[in-house]
Amino acid sequence: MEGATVRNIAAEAGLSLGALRHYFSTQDELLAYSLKLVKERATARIREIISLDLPPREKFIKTILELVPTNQEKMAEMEVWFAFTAYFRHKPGGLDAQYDGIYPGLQKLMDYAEQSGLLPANIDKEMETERLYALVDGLALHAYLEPQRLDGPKVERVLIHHLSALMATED
Amino acid sequence: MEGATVRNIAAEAGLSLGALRHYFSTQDELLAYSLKLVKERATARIREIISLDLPPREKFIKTILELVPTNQEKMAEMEVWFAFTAYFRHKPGGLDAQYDGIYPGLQKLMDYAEQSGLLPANIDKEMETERLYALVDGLALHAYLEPQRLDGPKVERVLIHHLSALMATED
DNA sequence: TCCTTTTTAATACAAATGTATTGTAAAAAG
DNA sequence: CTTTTTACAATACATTTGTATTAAAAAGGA
Repeated sequence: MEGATVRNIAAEAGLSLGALRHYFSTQDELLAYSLKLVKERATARIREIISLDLPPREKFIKTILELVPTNQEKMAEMEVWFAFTAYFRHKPGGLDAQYDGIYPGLQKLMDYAEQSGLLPANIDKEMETERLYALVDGLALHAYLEPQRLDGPKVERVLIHHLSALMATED
Repeated sequence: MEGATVRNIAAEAGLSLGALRHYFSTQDELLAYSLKLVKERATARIREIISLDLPPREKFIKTILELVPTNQEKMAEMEVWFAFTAYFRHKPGGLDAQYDGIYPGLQKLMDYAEQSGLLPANIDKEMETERLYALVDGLALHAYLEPQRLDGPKVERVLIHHLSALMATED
């Protein structure tokens, strides 16, 4: 957040301090708005995939792959999420930046997978949701922090491997 | 990092600005040192577990459980790690705060598990290491950001579930 | 005891930064 | 056309913050 000063942002936008202040009366307002923008953009992308007419298995996998930063755009979003979450974490304003809505989304997705017959009957759905959620965010974190070790294709391979194992569980 | 000013830290330590500066001539030096402290403390804890005389399976599981914030102490360390990683990420100094050494550690641990006969012969070890690593850090992240939803015992259950599945893989 | 080194304190300085104030131009409304 | 609202700009202000300077006190060794 070092460079996210009001002046820098105004300059980048080609505005004066006063002009920017006309729209955002405080810095946190501005930052919160930009985080909201990122969230909306990501949500729109995912909704797009869900709306496609695909076989359930493909739709399930594609949707989850969309949650992980495998290209420049998602990498930038990850950067914003990471920095802003750390920034807003200790603000008294109660800005719950941590709640990005991914968990409830994954719950729905798991319901969809189950109803589509993709999941074995005897799995512990709550646990598998939690596990998948952790795996997704863990991969996202590592792809962001160590891109040289964990590139896009590798992230995909690990994720697909996990999903295959999940859909093939037998015990 | 909002409150981690030189003055705050000096006051908390009962020192004057000059006194603190006698030991750390710059703020980043001070922050880097405190991050190093946290890292060393965590490393020591893990080394302690590894040195114990336990059955391989127990040692394997206990070591991995130690990587995840299930108590106040580890939660505080997680907080430091998160804040500092975000802080140092965009510093020109090339302070690689992201590299915490957990991945190589997990590699060794997987080697140990394999040599102890805990792992099926046909697994893709590199992929399983990556998967476990992501799961561990994902759970850590979620336990930190959403402690009300994901408490210590639940983290343990998910992790143990994963490790059981890993050690029982059949395909 | 004297001298050197280490440690601590007080103060100063310059730069950055969030926010407020005031004024002006453009646009919209009547 | 007049007036009112919106958009933008310039400048000012108060604070915070990292770092520097200078000097005094404490500690340790000869």
